[in-house]
Amino acid sequence: MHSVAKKRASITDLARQLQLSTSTVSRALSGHPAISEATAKRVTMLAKELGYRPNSLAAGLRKGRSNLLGVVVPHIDGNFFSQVVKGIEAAASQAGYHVLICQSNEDLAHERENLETLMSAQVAGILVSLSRTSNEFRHFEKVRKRDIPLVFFDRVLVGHDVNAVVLDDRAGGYRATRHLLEQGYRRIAHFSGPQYLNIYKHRRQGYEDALREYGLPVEEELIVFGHMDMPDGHASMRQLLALPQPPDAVFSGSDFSAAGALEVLTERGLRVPEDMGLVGFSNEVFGRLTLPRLTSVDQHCELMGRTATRLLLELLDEREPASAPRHVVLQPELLVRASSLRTGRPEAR
Amino acid sequence: MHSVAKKRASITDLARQLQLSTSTVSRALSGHPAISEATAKRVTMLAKELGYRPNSLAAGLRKGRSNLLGVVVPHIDGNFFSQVVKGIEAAASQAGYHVLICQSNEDLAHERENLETLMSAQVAGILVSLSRTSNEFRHFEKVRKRDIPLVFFDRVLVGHDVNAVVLDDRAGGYRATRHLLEQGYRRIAHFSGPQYLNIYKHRRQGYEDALREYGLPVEEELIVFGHMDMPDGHASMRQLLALPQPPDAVFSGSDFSAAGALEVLTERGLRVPEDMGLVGFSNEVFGRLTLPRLTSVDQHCELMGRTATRLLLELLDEREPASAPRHVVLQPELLVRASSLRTGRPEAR
DNA sequence: CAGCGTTGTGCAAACGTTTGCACGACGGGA
DNA sequence: TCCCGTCGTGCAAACGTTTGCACAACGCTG
Repeated sequence: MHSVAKKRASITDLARQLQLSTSTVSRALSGHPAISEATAKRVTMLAKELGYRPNSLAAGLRKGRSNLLGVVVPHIDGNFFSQVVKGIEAAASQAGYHVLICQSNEDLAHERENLETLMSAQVAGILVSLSRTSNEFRHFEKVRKRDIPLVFFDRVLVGHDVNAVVLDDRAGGYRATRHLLEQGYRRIAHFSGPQYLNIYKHRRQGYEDALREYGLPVEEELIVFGHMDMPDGHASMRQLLALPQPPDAVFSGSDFSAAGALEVLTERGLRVPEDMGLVGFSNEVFGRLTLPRLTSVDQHCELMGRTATRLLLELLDEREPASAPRHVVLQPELLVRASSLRTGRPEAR
Repeated sequence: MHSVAKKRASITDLARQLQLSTSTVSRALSGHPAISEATAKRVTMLAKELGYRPNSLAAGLRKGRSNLLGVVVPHIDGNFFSQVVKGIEAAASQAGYHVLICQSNEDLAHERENLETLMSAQVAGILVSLSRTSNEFRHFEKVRKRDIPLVFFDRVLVGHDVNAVVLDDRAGGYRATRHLLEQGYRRIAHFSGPQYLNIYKHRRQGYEDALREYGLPVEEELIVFGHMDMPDGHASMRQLLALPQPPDAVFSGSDFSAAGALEVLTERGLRVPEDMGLVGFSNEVFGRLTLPRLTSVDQHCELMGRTATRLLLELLDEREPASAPRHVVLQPELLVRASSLRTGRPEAR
């Protein structure tokens, strides 16, 4: 027995051994109705015996489209995206698709390149969450031109009507802020990010909705824009504390900046939630481990991944080139924890 | 201008427009030396102009191997694997490869299936981190038979000599434990996982090494086996506290079980690090946010991903079928934080 | 001027599928 | 008996590359 690399059995091998044509074998394996049950059984039996596996490269080449789904995310680490990707992979592999992952590193040029390479890999469809610096849409036109279904998730360029699965961030922002109001906080600040990204814009709008509902003014000095990581949270919190009239609560558009804020507060001996209420966004794992535990808005990340994938698969099935863009909006969930509970009661509802 | 899906320019299109043969064009694009500089330039110019991108399916089919790297991980979410995958993707795409991701969901059967589908996608090589339930090796023999380079990372089946990039877990366990000893803790417990996985076995060995070095006995009742998540940490900690003579410190083989332990301790009013020292493993993000912050062992996850990928790429380059398995061992780094600092001094070294 | 090596290019086959079309066999109705 | 429809199968082309081999043109050496 030589240890020469064994060629994997091909459809031609099956055909030869069974005295059939490759066409028949191919059809038998894909369940074509015009094949007699007898032959179908013979084929599948032998296929199993020889451990036959279709060569998806060949199939893809012939069909002009592979069984690959392309995914472009700003980065794979971190709670949110890794969970979304988990959902994507699960849904895709369930449907017999593979997932090709690219990171844009929050960089527009990278994102462009990602799309190119995905197209040259002949992916059947593409899932994208925009990089934070992606403020234009041109690079997606090429994808459209080639009729490759495209689904955005979470981060979408505002004002573009595309297939998308997003969170109802406005509702998220609204609920978070209303919760703080119900807890008696009245001077509520907000951390927000780039406004060309739907997520930050909508969270802010929800925040403002809630304030207005309570007849409170939206004060410019209370809204701090940044890029929403921990150091940014430090900076933003310090800025707020330096105000002549500092806030009594913060609704942060990200758990990370909320965590940063919390560090500054702890450092200065301010008590949370007594002196300052705090609500984050994303329900990161660490939120249940901080002291106090951090109230946050859960985004159902994995569900978002699954949903986006399912939408993409639907689009792949209908071969109608361009139907009207479809939207799915997922509802966020406010998880109340200690960092915002001043009354002791979970909710004043 | 009709919006019919535009066919992407192929090598044949280039050939026709330039009055050349496809062979010449192909060679020109891949930098073959036998092509005159003049033609090479003509080809690349037109290629750029038409936005030509090679069809990697066709190339893969012809060459019998794609530009895809398969990755099998237990799951993509969570800090460790998502960071490793980040490293893998970065290194792979830098070398012109794509990354195909599969999750085994910590399940042997899934893992088997993952390998099959990766092979039918004609991946050039495979990176694997074993599922927690993978206690056998048979499914990898098929991969070997087909001469597909295989590199394991982090989790390897003990006693199998394979290409692997792992952490020096024994050193990690040793340093963590010695640090606790230096801080004056003398009755140190340990949380460990399945012993057929290198990581848990080696961390435990390192733990025992350190104890022996200090002339302390390795006590069976102080080593708790579990599967290392937060609930498991709760259970294990309770079990230890119920001992007639509870420990004064715990070195946990995972940050998650350490976090679980911390919760139990806080609940019972025990102070960390005064009453109980605590060290975790993996340097999860939340470790810097717990109270007290959790001392942990950093694994350089992203570096591990990069290294494993680079090793795989090397194996791909040498077409020698089977050289001796190569090992890379990365050094862990102990990050001392408050949860283990009883003396106030960072290290008694 | 014959012979030879070098240089640049083209021919054609191959990779493993899928699929439109054709074809043979068979059975039933007129 | 003839014709037609149905059913199951096969032929052959196509997908876009890569690559071994052949070959033409050219300049050089002897």
